[in-house]
Amino acid sequence: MAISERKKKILAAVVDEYIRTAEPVGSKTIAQSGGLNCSSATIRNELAELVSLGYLEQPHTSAGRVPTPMGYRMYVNELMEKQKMSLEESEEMNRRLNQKLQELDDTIKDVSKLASQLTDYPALALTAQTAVTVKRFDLIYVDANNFIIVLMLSNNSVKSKLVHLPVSVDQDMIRRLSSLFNANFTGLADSALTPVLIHSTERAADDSLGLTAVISSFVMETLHEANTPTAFLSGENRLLNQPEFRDPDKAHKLMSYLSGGGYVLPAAESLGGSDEVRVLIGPENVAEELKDSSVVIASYDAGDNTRGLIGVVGPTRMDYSAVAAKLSFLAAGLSRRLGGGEAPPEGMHNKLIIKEIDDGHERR
Amino acid sequence: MAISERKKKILAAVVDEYIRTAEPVGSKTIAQSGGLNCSSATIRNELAELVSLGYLEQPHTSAGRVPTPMGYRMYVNELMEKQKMSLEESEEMNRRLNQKLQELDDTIKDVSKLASQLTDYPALALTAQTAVTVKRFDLIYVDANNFIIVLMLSNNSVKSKLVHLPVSVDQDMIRRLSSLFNANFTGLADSALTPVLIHSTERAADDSLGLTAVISSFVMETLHEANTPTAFLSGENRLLNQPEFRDPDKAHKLMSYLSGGGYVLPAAESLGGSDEVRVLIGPENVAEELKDSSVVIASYDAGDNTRGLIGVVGPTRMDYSAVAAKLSFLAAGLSRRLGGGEAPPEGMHNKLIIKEIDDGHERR
DNA sequence: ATTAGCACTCGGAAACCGAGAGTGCCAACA
DNA sequence: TGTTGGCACTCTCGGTTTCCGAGTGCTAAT
Repeated sequence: MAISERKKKILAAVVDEYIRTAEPVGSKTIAQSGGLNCSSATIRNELAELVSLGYLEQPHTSAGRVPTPMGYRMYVNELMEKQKMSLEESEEMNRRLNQKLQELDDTIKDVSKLASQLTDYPALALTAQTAVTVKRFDLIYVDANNFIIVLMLSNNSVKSKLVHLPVSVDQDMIRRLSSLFNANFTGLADSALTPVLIHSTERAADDSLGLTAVISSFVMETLHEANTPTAFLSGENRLLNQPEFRDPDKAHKLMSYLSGGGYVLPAAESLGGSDEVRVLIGPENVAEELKDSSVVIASYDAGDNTRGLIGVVGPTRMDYSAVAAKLSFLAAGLSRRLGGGEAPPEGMHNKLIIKEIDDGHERR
Repeated sequence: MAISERKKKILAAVVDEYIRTAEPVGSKTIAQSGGLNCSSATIRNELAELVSLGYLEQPHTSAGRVPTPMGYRMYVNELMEKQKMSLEESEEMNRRLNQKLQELDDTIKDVSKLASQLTDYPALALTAQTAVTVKRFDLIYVDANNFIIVLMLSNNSVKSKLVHLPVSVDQDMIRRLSSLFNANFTGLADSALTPVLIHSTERAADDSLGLTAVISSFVMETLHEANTPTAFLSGENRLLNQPEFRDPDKAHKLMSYLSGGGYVLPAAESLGGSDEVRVLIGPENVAEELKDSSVVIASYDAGDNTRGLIGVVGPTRMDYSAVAAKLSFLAAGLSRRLGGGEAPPEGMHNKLIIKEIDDGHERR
């Protein structure tokens, strides 16, 4: 059901204008907006058809037209001009990216913050579900009542903790435990750390003080934490900038849904590969709370076969083009920095691929 | 300028009622609310006087009365009945506190979350400015191109990091560096880590690879991070529950102020001692953005001579009594768990001290 | 196929209105 | 002197009415 070239142009014009103003757009506005050389009457006819095709709708007779989700979909897939960011913009982004990422690895938090600032919508970042294991194990003897556990994980991060003991241990015991754990606990998945294993280690170490239990529970906690996807949300207040969320109730509903974090798991599941950007428009979202908002998602290579995810939430009237460009750029930048693999050339710009998520929103 | 007992009762009634309903309260309501045995006319007279004394105001002639900041102040200082939490409530809180705090030390985040959930207002938690130093220093040799830095800090936390080298080092060098750093860098304040020191260490270690620089910059970063007060904000969306923030602009302004985090430093400065709860009402706040909101702050002993801080932000019409009780309880619970000192008896309940912060809000 | 013109529709802002809550004040009273 | 009932007055709030204009759909002319 291809639609005419002119219809496309008109549709694009409507969406662009509506994104800009958040007001229903009328035939006159389009006629004047250049690009088309015809009168408002002609436009009106076309608009009427676009409505009956399902791409547009009118809030009421004698108001302008507003894009339907289907209209947005068309716009995102075919119409919108893929924005490239201006050179200054990408410079700026690179600068901030570099600055942020030098610092320690509260990356997720920073990434989401950055995305939110950049797009002026609420943004969230989350890490993937992984299968990190312990790669190396050290115990450092501090004094008779204290020792330090140091875990080097397979993703090359290091976790450590001071253990304080009510009883005293000798240096030898610590050394023994250390090598035992190194022998028994490295390379094992979260789930492989069975009570049986722990128990046998305890016996092998001749540990009557319960140190084995303490240590292994730290290992389990750490692995669990490292492997559970975590999310971070920033800038939820920016929602209030959008006229469609001037209704505090609506805003509140969405905001508490977001900060509730219920989206984490489903989102993590759907982590796609490569640098594509996905757009979920209105009813295309599964979550009830998002049915009349849109989400733009990009994923990035976080190294160690891990993909992280950055997403932005906004009204269906979202500046898809700009947001997609920015997210894509951001994701690429992160991949470049965090990704384990071969670093793409520094000059690489935002390759922008929009993949259609097709699921039953109504059509005719 | 003492005011009569009856005036106090009336004022208290007005505040209570207003807190409950968010509507201006009239003479009749108070007359009926028991406690006073007089007619609405009498109340009216008293109310009029309370207005001219500055404790109340009317939004317009022929609306009920609303407390002024000064009225709230009076209420908080003298009138409000110090709520004790019901047994179930404190059980519940203890339960959640325990659960949260067993886990690792993303405490601040959790604390703020908890406070927000408990009070149903946005809440923030922050750590104090401290003077943490390195207590012990270890380098773990992993392989020719990798080693791990382990820092044990004076507050008994442990920080670690994997360092990846483009060149190879031998185990001996690592050992040498380790003992050098242990000798030179322990016990020093952030500011004492001068380039001179670093340089001399570098020479002493005969380090031509720049390892010293890498290590010492990690030390500096870590110390800096540990010593800088950090804040965490939760539940900002709860603001939208409050009728006074139904205006999205107002809400947005406050929310972005809060998530901007500009309050961190001033707040950290004012960290008081002990378990008192402080209340800042409307214009008593220094920050322009808070001039018509109120803040309730409690501080807790975070161990190692450190005090953390929990705060709650809401409209001036805040349920001071309940919030203060909850924060106080929370702070006490945290102190008990985190505090280095002698643990107070488990049964200790919320001792509630409200300290007046007196600064020039107008009076007559 | 396009366009100009025109009658029509409908939502939203402004104007209007009445009801009710609450006040201030006065005069009577204990 | 403090308290109370009464009453006129004020002001906001909610609903209704009115009015305007943007934008449409349709028709007839090009």
